[in-house]
Amino acid sequence: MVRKEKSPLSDLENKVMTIVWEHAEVTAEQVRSKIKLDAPPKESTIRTILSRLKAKGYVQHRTRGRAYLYSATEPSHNVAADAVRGIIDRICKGSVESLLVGMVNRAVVSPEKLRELADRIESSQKEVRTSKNPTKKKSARRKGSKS
Amino acid sequence: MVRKEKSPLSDLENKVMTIVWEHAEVTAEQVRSKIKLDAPPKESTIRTILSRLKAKGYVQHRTRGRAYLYSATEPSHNVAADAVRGIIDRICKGSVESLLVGMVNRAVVSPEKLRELADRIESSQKEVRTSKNPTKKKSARRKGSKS
DNA sequence: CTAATCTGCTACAAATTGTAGTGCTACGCG
DNA sequence: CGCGTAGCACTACAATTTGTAGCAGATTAG
Repeated sequence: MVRKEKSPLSDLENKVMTIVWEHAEVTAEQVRSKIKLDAPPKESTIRTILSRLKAKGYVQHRTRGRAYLYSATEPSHNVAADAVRGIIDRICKGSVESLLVGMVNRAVVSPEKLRELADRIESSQKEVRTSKNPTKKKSARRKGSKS
Repeated sequence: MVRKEKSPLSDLENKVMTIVWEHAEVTAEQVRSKIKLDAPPKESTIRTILSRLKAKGYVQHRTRGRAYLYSATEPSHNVAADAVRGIIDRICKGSVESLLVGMVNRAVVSPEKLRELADRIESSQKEVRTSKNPTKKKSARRKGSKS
């Protein structure tokens, strides 16, 4: 899956996606009632956005009776990761390290946090793996894993 | 520095910024000669972009004779980091961890790589820090320096 | 003073985004 | 079995952003 670079989410699209991500499946009306904007949007507005999101590949839907039940095609963290990859390619000339340096610089994360998350992510992956393969050994190495 | 969320870079703007980032200082003409596009851009086009970049706060310039010498106001990794922070806020609802999970998912980085980079970044920081402040452990809690 | 440089201001069409209206269709109801 | 209505697709449109420039005005080399 070459994962074609999806066009980015606009503000409104992002707000709608947030709601879609929060619920396994939602109807346009549910989105409208849950979304919070200065002025409550018309149904057609939400529908337009959902259409665009579908066109962009962020959501899909199935039919229940006459209504559409929308659901995200991908979890938000993957969409975020794809967006970040774009940033790495375009701004950091492909260097993940460069980005990480900037993130630490900007206090978006600390090295400690990075290690901690790395350990946590790794072990949760391993967990999934071991659930079908009991072979277990290499555990989280490194020091202090805490908060 | 409350670092007002800069509007994102468009494609062309990004290409120009890439050149600016590669050189300490550049003139509009230098940018024009170095940039690679399908059709070679006119000087005024590059100038417009540089103006917009200045308006957006990405570049600054000093004068040398009648010409402007442009330079980036911030290193690319910081700009990238700010962009990523925006993604984290908007898409990952503030969770860095969520983003990292996605990045590992999408194979943008591996947990090992994360740890490795965390170590490298940390030691290089410590190096810098110790050269003026022997405090090594606890990270610098500098927060209020405003821009 | 004049021409060559450079910069700022203005222009403009194409694409994106926020906001809807309109029309068509399948159902539930009487 | 015809109607009103819920729900979807298609069309519209102004504001903003983006790529591309032209042109007027200033400053400097001669």
